[in-house]
Amino acid sequence: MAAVTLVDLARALGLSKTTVSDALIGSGRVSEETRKRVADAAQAMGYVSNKAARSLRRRNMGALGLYIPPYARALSFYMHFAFGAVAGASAAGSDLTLHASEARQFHVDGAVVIDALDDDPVVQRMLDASLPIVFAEHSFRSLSPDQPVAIIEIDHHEVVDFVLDKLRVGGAKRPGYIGLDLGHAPGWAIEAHHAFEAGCARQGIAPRTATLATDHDERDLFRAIEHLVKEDRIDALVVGLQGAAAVAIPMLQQLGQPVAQRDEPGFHLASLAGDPVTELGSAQILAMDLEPKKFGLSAVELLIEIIETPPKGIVHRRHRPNVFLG
Amino acid sequence: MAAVTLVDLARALGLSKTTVSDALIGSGRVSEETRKRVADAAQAMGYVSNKAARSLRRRNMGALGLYIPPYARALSFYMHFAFGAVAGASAAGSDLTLHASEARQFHVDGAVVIDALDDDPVVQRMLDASLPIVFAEHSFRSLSPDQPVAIIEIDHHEVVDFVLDKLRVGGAKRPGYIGLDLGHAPGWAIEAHHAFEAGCARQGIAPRTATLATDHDERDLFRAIEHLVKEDRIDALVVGLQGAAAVAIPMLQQLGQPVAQRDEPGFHLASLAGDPVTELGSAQILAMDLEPKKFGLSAVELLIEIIETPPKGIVHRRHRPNVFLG
DNA sequence: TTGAAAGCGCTACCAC
DNA sequence: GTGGTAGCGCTTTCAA
Repeated sequence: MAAVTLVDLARALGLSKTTVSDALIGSGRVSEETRKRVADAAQAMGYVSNKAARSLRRRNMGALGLYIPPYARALSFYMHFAFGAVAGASAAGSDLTLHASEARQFHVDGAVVIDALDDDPVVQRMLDASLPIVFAEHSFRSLSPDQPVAIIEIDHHEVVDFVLDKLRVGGAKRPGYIGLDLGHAPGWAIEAHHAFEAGCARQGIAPRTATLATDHDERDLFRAIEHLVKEDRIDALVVGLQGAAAVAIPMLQQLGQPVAQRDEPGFHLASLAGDPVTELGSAQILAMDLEPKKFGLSAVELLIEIIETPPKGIVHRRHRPNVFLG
Repeated sequence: MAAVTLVDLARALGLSKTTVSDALIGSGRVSEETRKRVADAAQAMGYVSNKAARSLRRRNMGALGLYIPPYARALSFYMHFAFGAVAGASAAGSDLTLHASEARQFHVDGAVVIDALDDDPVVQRMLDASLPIVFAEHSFRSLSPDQPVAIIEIDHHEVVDFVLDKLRVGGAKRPGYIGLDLGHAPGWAIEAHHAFEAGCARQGIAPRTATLATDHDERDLFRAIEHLVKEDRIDALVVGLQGAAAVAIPMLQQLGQPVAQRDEPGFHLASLAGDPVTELGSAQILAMDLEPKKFGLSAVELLIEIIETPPKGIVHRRHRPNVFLG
C-alpha cells in the first residue's frame, strides 16, 4: 500500500533514479529503449510521481487557480467556464484550485479571474502577491504593466450587433434593452449596454433601456419590463441579465405582449447570456451561446502562456464565440 | 522577492528552525512568549509556509477534491454546492481541487463526489486508488466496507411530503409529477420519484407521473406536460427537473391552465430543485431551497472526519435543508 | 523549553 | 547515454 517511489522503480530496473526521472519526464536524455522500459515498469508497478516532492524541487505548485466572485456564482455560465478551465489545466498537467471568497493564500502558479468587480479584495491580494493573473472579461482599473497579467474578453459589440441585426431583419423598429445598473456592474454588462446604444445609433433609432440593481427581485424586473412595453412601446426586447429571459416570457404575456417564436413575425425576445437549462433551446428566445466552456479553456491557455514566458506589457486577447444558437 | 523561508525567520530571530516551526504550528512546545515573537516576525516578514515542503514532510496533499459529473454541470445547484465545499476546505486549511472528467490522478487527501451515476469511470478510479470519498446524494452499487467511504444524502421523502402537503392544503386533488427516466437517472431523481408515488399513496390518490430522457428538449417537455394536463387532468404539478419550472409556466398558460400565485387558489406549480436565478423568488413557483451551499459544506466536513479517523464501516449522514423558501 | 540532524521524493547539476 | 550528489523547505525524532 505504501506508494511506489522513483527509487523503488530504479532499484527494480537496475537504473539510477536520475535516469528513471529523465525517462519519465521525457527530456530526451535517455535512449528510447530504456525510456520505454521505464514507462512500462512504472505502469506495471503503479508508480505515481509524488506531487509534493516534484513541486518542492521544481519550485512550482502544479496547480492553477480560478476565482469566481460571489455575486456571480448563481449562474451556470460560470460553471461551464470553470469546467473549460479544468480541462485546460488538466491538459497541461496541472490541477485546478477553486478559490474561496476569503482566500488569503494562493498555492498556485497563476490564476484566472472571471468577471471580478473593480474592488474585489481577493483579486487585490492576488495582485499584491504578484501572482500571474488572467482577467477574463474584466477591466481592473489600474494594472501595473510590471505585473504578469493578461486580459481576455468577449467582443460584446459583435454579439450585440448580431442580435440587433437579427431583430431588425425580424421587423423590430423599437428594440428595448434591460440590463444591470452601470454603477456597480461587471465589465461585460457595461460593455453590452454601451454596445446596444451604439448599435441603435448605427441603425438610426433611439435606444430604449432600463436597468436594475444587482440584487433586484422579480417585481423590479416586472416593473422595468412594464415601463419598456407601456411607455417606450418597444417591439422587441434584448435581455442583458442571465436567466431573466425565461422569466420575462410570462411577464410579457401578462402585459399583453406575447412573445413570438424565433422564426415567426411578432415581438421577439433575445438573451445575451443564455442559460443552457432554461433559455438555449427555447423556441421563443433568441439566445446567444457565449461558449463559456471554450472561454474558460482559452483563459487557462493564456494563463499558461504568461506563466511560461512573462510578457513585457499587458497582453490582450479576444474570445470569439460562435454566438448564434440556431 | 524570493520567498521568506523558515530558516530566514529563524536566523532573524536567533532561534532554530525547529523552534520556529513549532511556534507557528502551535504544538504547545514553545513558550507563549517566543510563540508570539515568532508569529509577529512571520507576519512582519511576510512568511508563508511552503506548501510543497510541508506536504512532502507530512505526507498529505493539503487539498480536497470535488468531482461533479459532466451531465450535471449545467445546473447552478452544483455551483453552490461547490462553493460550500470550497468554504469547508478553506476553513480546514485545505485547497479545493476540481476534478476533470478524464481525471486519472488525484493529488488530494480525499474527495467529494456529487450525484455520480453508477458507472462513472472517474469515481471508479478514485475507488481503485482507495481515496477517501464522500458520496453526496448517491448510491454506488457495491461499496466495499473496507474503503474509507461515507454517504451524505438529502431526505427526498421529507421534501416531497412537504410539497405534497402544501399542494393538498392549497386544494390540489390530482397532483402530477414530471421527472427524469428512472433508467439512467441520478439517485436523487429516482428517490424523488418514488417519494412522490409514496406520498400520493399516503394521501390515497393516484400518482400521475411523466418522465423525460436526460437529453430531452423543450418539445419533449411540452408534450409531457400536455399529456399530464389533457389526459391525466392534473390540478397541480411537481417538477423534478431543475430549471424546468420557469419554462413550464408559459407552456401551462398555452395549454389553457395558467399557474396561480403561490398563495392564491388555482393551479399550483412546485419545483423540487429551485434554480435561484429563475425559480426561487418567483411568486408563481413553490420552490424548494435544498440549501446546496450548506450541503457542500457538510459533505466536506464529513470528508475531513473520515480522513482524520477512518471509520470501520460506511458512514451515513443526512443533509436536512430548511426547504421552504417563503 | 530549545536545538541538531535526518530525511520526505524529486530534479538540477556535474561528472563520466 | 547514464550515474552520483546535493538540496528544495519543512517536520519529526532524538538529545540536551
